[in-house]
Amino acid sequence: MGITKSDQFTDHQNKMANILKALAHPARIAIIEYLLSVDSCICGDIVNELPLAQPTVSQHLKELKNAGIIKGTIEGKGICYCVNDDIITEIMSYFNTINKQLNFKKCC
Amino acid sequence: MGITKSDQFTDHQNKMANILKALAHPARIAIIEYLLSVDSCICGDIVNELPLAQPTVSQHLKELKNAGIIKGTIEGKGICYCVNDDIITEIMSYFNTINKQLNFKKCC
DNA sequence: ATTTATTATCGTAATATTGCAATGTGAAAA
DNA sequence: TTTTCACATTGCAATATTACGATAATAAAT
Repeated sequence: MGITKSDQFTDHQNKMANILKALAHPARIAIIEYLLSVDSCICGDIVNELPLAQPTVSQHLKELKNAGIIKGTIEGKGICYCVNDDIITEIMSYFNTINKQLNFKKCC
Repeated sequence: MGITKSDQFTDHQNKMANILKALAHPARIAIIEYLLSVDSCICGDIVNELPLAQPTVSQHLKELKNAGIIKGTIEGKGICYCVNDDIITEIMSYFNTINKQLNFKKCC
């Protein structure tokens, strides 16, 4: 169908899936890595960095913003996009939990 | 287009995107969480745990397996699926790197 | 008030994903 | 060797995603 049965899963499962989905694209990974690589919050030129047209980049930024992974503030002319620490922390603690549970298992 | 310009991004960016994509679905998150919650490697009954038909679960398992997130071994009658520690470690170290870089930034 | 620069949105084509019924496969049990 | 059980594969319909040209929208600069 192409439609996910979201209502059959827990809120947390859906939340994690949505966060990860927002990151699950090479262009969006590249955006995050670029934002982390620049010293100041020079954004806008993300478009120049990526091998994609401006509307496409804008769309990816929107998805990252919707998922709460980046936040944008108006800075003079353009907009300053930054990675949101809180979500990164949340992702890390999720995988930490998984990792802890794995240590108690010897499997197959 | 619906086609991702994978060749325009680095191998590592594509690899991370693919790993995260495999996890970016509530059913697949639920499968991982179920595998971690059971003591022994009783698998197979994943189908009974999930609100999805058997072929759908089988498909999700295939995607998780292709991404290297789980591995399956034949165990008597059925198959034993287990979470692969190595990939979890890899994901954690990726987000750790991101987190470290974030600490050096004060943004917007 | 115009122009210019920067980002967002719309519309659309191409492709990918999700879900399941039906069917196939392979191995243990009878 | 049939039957049965546990999974996998196929095929298809519904929906989602990706990408971009064209076109807004907005604000600073002239």
